[in-house]
Amino acid sequence: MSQASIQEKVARAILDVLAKANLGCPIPETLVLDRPKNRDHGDYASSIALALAKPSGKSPREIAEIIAAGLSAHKDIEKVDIAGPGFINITVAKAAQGAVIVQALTQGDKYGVGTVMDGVAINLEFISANPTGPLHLGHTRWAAVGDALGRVLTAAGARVTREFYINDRGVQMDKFGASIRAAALGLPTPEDGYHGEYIQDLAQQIVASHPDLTSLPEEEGNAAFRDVGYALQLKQQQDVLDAFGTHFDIWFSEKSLYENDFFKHTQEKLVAKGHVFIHEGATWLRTTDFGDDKDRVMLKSDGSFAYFASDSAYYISKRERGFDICIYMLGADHHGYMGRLKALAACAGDDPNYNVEILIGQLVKIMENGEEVKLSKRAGTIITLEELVEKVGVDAARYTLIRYPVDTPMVMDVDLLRSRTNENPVYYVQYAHARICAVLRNAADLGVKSGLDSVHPELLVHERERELIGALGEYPRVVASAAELREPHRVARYVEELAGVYHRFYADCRVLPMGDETPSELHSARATLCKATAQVIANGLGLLGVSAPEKM
RNA sequence: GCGCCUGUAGCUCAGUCGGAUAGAGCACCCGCCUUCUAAGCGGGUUGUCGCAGGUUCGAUUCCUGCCAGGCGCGCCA
Repeated sequence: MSQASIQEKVARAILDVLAKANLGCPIPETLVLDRPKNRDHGDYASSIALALAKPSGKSPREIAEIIAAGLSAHKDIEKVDIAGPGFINITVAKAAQGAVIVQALTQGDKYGVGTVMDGVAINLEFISANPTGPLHLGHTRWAAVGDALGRVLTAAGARVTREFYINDRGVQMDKFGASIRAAALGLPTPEDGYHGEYIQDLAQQIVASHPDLTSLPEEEGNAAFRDVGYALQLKQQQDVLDAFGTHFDIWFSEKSLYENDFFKHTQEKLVAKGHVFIHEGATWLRTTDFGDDKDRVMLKSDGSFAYFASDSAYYISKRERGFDICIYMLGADHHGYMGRLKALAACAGDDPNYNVEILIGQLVKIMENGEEVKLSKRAGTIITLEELVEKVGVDAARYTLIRYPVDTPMVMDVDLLRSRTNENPVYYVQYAHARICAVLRNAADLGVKSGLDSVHPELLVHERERELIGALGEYPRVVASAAELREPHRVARYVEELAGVYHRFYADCRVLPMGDETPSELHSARATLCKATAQVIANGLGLLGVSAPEKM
């Protein structure tokens, strides 16, 4: 049951008035009302009159008057004011505004679920680390943000498949195998090999479980160590992500793209579209036909597959598996991919502006002991996802990573997060939830009823109550815009705002009876408002993969 | 040289189709628990929204140029 929100009803009413007014100019199809910062400006505001002044040839105030007159009889509207050059400020009737409490309680964890992306099949690919080592800080941002985006898109009605692309073939894998074997045999690490301590650990593990591998000749041994090491390392990544609360629907093997002639199929498909050519013995895709800055090699002149062969086949695979939109979440050091992936889609006959989306996440810096930790695999100063979680916990790590837009570089101060004070906003939000739960436990003890029978919106006239109700009503459109803009951080910011509004309400509005006071309908109404607020905070935190504790 | 991202308070950063006095946390100062979780609330202080133009009734937001910083531009993967 997706009942129109009060905001949508009022917006529709304004559009209806405009449609009947014959302004002599086109009027917008949809209208989104603003939430004024200043409460003297009512619950909702619109500058539509200013926007239509020029095309209609009427003064903004004149148009505002028409709208105000047309809305005056609306049952959900208490009053309409015209301010300044022609802003329309609308105060909503209390009973109508209180409907969000009913909605939040009846819909429960479905409150906020919408339909803006109904039925769109999305392939959401993120992290996609090489299985040659532990996940580190560079992957961590996407582990949190990608997962949250998946939840947000799902809440907006999309059919989301989360996918992790495993680079399980090629020279990196071979170096990985050779490095482990060398470690197992006490030989020096090969040129360009992998150094970290985890290589030693893997070697020990493998020697313990497969002692026979050490006696194999070099080539065979490298391959054997590679395959066993791969399985262990992949499992380790999966376990860490599992503990982090990030789950994938599909772990996609790069190697599988070369089974059953799938690459051949890809190549034929691209040839048929006319963008493949041969030059100096290599097979190229003419991505410059669609704005890429250079053409890309798929098959090298020695007949081996270039990396772009995998990229191409993988994209074709995604589309043939039925996904409308393929979202790639990449690090800033891969932003050069944008051009080629978009062009690849165009070469395949798709719409690069619809079927492919590339989100670039800027790098994460980390501060510890007051200085920046330089990340280097060789120096052994990489920070792994696992270590980060050990230091600050899953909730704080996830929340901090999600709270910023991904296109700005972020600095994580480990000491700050570790100190577990309210400097970390996640505690502020979680505390609000725990606080409400405590109030509701006490309410039950005192015999104060709460729930759908006790909404009483007409009693909730305090300024703080109205702010809180208004904030609850914002949630569905926050979710919708977070999904449409692919910006899950909006949910985090909203939930912080909501927690703040609640804390202020709590300070000014006593929920439970004091002393021998008898429970009244106002107590019940406020307890019910608390219940709805807890639901919305829990829903918001749920979209971020962060827990909503009942006690702290 | 070309391309992507960033430049907002002392610090870390918000700010969705352009809107009314540019916000939050931290830091600093001062208040608030003999009854709901003080991990909270209230008050005070802090700004050439990088610079210069342009579009507009109106620009932190859109366009152009410039300055500064980060990251990338292989028949590597």
